[in-house]
Amino acid sequence: MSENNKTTGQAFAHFDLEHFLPYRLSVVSNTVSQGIAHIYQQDHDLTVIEWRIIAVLGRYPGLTASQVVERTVMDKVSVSRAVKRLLERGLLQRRTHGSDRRCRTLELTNSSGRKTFESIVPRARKYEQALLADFDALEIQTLVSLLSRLQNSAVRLDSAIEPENTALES
Amino acid sequence: MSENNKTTGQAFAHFDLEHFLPYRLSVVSNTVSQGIAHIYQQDHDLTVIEWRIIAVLGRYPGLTASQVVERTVMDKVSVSRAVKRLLERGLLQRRTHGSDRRCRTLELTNSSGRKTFESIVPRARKYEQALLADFDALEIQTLVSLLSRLQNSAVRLDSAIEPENTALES
DNA sequence: TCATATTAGTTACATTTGCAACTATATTCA
DNA sequence: TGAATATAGTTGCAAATGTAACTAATATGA
Repeated sequence: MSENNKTTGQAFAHFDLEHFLPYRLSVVSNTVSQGIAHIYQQDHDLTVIEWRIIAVLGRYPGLTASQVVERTVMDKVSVSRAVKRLLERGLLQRRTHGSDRRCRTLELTNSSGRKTFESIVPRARKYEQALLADFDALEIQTLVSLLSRLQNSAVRLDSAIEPENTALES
Repeated sequence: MSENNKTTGQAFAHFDLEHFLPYRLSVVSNTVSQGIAHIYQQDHDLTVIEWRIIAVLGRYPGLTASQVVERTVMDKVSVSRAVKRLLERGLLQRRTHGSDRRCRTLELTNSSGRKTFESIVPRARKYEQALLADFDALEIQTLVSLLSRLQNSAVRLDSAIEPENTALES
């Protein structure tokens, strides 16, 4: 009502970052990531990317690096470097499999690899439960469904702008 | 049903990254960010942080750097560096205001600063509209409300783990 | 009033990252 | 065949980032 705020009368002036969906989404996502990051950073000295690689290989052993890239929407360079580190640390093992010697399948080592996976997973689950503690089943379902539609919509828009290329980060 | 997949029978083996909410959230957020990034990167050579600073100062001129940090949940070093760059490029101006000579207020320059803001905002809005094109009003409201509850929940959890400290990135 | 603590903001340094260019293998089709 | 193209994965280098340590100004309180 009063004129003593400093915003102008133009339409764009009322643009409010705090109500801008991409911004909100990013803040929520960062806050949540921050939270689980503790679980794998503190106790296992893993980066997000390393954790994701372990998670996906825990569920689907024997993927190649590029299959991991596909599944996780991460950058292939990041994955390459993370895999290297995980191999060095003995959490992963790699073998040249079929006739194509370019492709090398990855899996968790029985020792540290799987142990790490099995140590993190229950805690990640617990975090997720705590996060959703006061959401009922329907709300969770709604959230997931809305996010998934949002994802489709975003992918459609992005590919409209930038036809080739993909790969997101972190 | 069949036993020919490589997952074990243990509970943690069924952990599926793709269904893990923090992961989903991060992927959606990155995809969306990717989309708007074009708007300010391509045509205005701005980083996310620079754009956010412009956005928030477009709406609330005269904030200090630390007020910007508070509002945007960004790291103060990142903000300091971004502000420096924006000053150099003539998009921002800064003045020592009151008696406290530590605090310097920031605002968009009338020339490039505001012009940039006014150029990006309508396109950001348009992107957001396109993103939500097939969501009805109720769905959008639901999404926003769920995200906001998620944010509260995440903040509560994070502060339980790590009492001091804050500041997220990107 | 002056030593101590706080706050705003910056700088330095080591690490991480992103992009492009690379190696090595495999495929295609003339 | 074998030249051109594609794919898997790695590496080099420049730029971005995070942490901690810093300067400068202010506030506190014995």
